[in-house]
Amino acid sequence: MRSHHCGDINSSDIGKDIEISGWVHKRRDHGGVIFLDVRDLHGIVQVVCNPDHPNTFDLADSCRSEFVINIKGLVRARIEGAINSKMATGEVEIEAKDLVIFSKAVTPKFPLDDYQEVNEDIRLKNRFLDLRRPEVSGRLLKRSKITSRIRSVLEGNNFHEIETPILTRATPEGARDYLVPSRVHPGEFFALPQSPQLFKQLLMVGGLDKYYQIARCFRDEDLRADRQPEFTQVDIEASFVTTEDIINLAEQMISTLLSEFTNYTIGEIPRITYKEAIAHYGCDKPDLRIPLQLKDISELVKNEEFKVFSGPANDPASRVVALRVPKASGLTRKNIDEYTDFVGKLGAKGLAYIKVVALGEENGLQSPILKFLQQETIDAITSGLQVENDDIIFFGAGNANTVNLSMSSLIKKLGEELDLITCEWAPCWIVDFPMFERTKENQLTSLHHPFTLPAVSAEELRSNPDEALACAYDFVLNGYELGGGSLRVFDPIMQSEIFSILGISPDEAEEKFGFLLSALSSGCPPHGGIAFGLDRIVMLLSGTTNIRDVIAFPKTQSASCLLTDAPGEVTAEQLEELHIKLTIDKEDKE
RNA sequence: GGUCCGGUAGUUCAAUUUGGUUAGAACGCCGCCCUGUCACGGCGGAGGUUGCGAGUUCGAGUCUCGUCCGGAUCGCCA
Repeated sequence: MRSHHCGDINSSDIGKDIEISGWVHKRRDHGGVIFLDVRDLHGIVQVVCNPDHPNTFDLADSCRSEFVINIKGLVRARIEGAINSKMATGEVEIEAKDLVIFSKAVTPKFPLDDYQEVNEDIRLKNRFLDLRRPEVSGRLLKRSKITSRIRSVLEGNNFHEIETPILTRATPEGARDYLVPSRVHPGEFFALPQSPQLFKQLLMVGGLDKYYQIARCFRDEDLRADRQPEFTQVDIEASFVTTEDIINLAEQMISTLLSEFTNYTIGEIPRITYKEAIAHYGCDKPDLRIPLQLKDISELVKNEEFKVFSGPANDPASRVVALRVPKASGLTRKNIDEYTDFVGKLGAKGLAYIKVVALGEENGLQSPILKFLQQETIDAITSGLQVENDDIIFFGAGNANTVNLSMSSLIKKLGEELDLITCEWAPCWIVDFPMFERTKENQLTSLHHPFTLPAVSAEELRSNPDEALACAYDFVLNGYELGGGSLRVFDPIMQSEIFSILGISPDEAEEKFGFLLSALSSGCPPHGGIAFGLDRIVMLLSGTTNIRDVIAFPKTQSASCLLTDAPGEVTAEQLEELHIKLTIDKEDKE
């Protein structure tokens, strides 16, 4: 149905009889001549229809936007003065000899040109139209190329792509599962995988040595700009490997992508311990493009009268930090009030600040809190931060989690709003994660997952679980967690110990993870791996800030599909067959 | 579950601050004209339950409450 793609036709085709198929992008009717811009995935070309071919001319007259047509005609050079330098195919045009309308189209629900932004919900409702826009299709094509390149790097390292089940069983820890009722097992449910974690470990026990998969994962949790209920992981696992082996492989993959899809050549990637990351950035996914760091000043303000600082400084669950922002003293009272509101919404009680106007001079510092602090404390803070004139210092004091959240968010906000971003790409590894963290109920829970190899012995783990580190690592790029992994437990005794520390009884461990313990007992190689979020990788390499842009049919923030209107109700017969009785009825829902 | 932003013609927006005549514009759409345009042009025309529901008021797109939808974010996401 075609000899050429629309966007590929150029001067070298002049004089050829060709055939193209595509969509009517624009129609310009001049009465005696009709121009049709015909578009396919590869671009747009101008077709000229004139009354020399009466049938064709009449059909062209009836064409409207988004009609799907076929043109047979002659490529010719455009006449003098009619060359369009803005168009890739602007030097040529097609003189239409035959025109076939394959498919008529109603007026599009929104314009498909680049001259008007269209709201996302309308685009999602009509995604099949949205996909015709080069901006959208281009990102999906890029995704395809990225995926292909990832495969080639992994294949080049002797990794094998192996599929794992989508229908599997629910796991007690982790995210909320998507459940699928079993018809043949009344009252029982499959769960969709949150990740292929256990299966890839079992592949290692099975001796498959090096595995990868472009794996769809499902988590029934609330959505964010970078979180969809179903998403894609580049899932990797290998046997007889150290942390260095995995990190080297991951760096090879990432540097390949960055060099091929951006002009960035990756250098030494810094490694930051989890502890340092929290201390300096307040989070475990710092955006290193922003040159701002927190400095702990708890020791300096411990003995101050100022309770806002000294209170948290003397509480082990709290911290007091200072954030020096260079050359920011131009911030107005209104600006600072806005930042105070911003951190307030994240739980901070306030946002103390000092403006550095003229260091070392009388009244050289401006701040409402100066009168509460001893001069030597102020001097220690300013010299410790190496402040200069025109800097501003922000302070965070209170519960450590609140300070970390509010101040790390403030760093990211200041970085964007004050244009402090120093470079385009800033990767890093976060290493030495703790094995466990405490829930609000003070229960121990895995920071990574329960199969992570501890960096300590089983005895040390039990005696001091709060301090135990894990053989786990996260890859962070520009403030996004792109990937994370670990070495895995390969000793059934250690694995049982971890379940026990997590409060999973031996009976429950046997019921839920018996197959894993049995596998670990049957000759398990030391192994480890990593998983990258493919959607986020493509998002960053596409220069966008939400993963809906790189997914063909994404879901909205309320986890529904505006195109298909999923999820939807099912018939009573379907429910009965699945032995399911609803506890709500339609009236309740509405 | 919480906080914040938004919802007006097919689309993108204005009118909301300070409630007041018939809710405007651009693009798109329809008709007529036009043989060199390319975001073609000219003339004419159609198109609105201001998301939905209450309330306040002589009067609501505008104020209040509720609700639905979309987005950002906290909680949540081993």
